[in-house]
Amino acid sequence: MNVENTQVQMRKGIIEFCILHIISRGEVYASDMLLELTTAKIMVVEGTLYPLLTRLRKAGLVDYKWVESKSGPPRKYYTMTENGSAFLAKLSATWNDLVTSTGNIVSNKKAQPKAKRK
Amino acid sequence: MNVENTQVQMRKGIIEFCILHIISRGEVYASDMLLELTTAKIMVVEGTLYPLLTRLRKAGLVDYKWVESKSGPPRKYYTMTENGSAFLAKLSATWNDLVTSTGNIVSNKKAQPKAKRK
DNA sequence: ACTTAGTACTTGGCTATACAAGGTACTTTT
DNA sequence: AAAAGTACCTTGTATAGCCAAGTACTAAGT
Repeated sequence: MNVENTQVQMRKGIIEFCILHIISRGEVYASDMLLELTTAKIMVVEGTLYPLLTRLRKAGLVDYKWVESKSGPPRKYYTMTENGSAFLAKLSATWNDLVTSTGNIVSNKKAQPKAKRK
Repeated sequence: MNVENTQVQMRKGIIEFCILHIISRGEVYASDMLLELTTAKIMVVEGTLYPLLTRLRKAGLVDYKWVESKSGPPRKYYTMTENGSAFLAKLSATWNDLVTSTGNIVSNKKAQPKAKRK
């Protein structure tokens, strides 16, 4: 149990959330996503991104089309589907709750129990 | 790929972070933690918490002592070790970075690349 | 004394993600 | 042709959280 591993675990699911957000803003291909995530200091490697994109597509949350490139092999440009947008909305709510809840714990504000504490 | 599962994944690592925070505030036993996490709307079940506590103890991040209870079997009261405090400090930094970074992505502020983007 | 209910802790099997490392394929440059 | 650069893909490993079932101790009811 080391810090690095726990940091990896912390990012689980969040990467998926971030990817969906990036795709929701318009057509992008994998390297665009990697650049944005890296710039935002959320490190992601190819071996994580590609399988994730495949999962998202199989789940019908995103779609893609091949586009020729002037400087290399063709690229897969991804776009959101309607299901993907709905999915993302739910994840956004979850993420906000999680940040708020964790913030309460961290800031030592013991959330007041609504009901009686026996 | 459903919302529930992704929500579970999102919490990975964060639960460990929250537990360490709670223990860092003073002696607590498992049910105290469950109550606080549940109140903060971070759902955790026994089957998650107990193995986690065992991992933390084996890693030397927390310690515990048995305390008799007036209303049931004895309880394990947990406390932080020095290693645990250092570990928690690193996780806190990671968590803050992650929230900030994700916030940037979500709020659509495409982080400006420092270097040229061809 | 025996049973029931409540509390506390434990364990085994399952699933899913992230990562490392290696691989395939297309295009341009030398 | 060969090398370099770009883009996409696959396999194997480790780990965390969940579900479900189980163990054990205490107090209260019969």
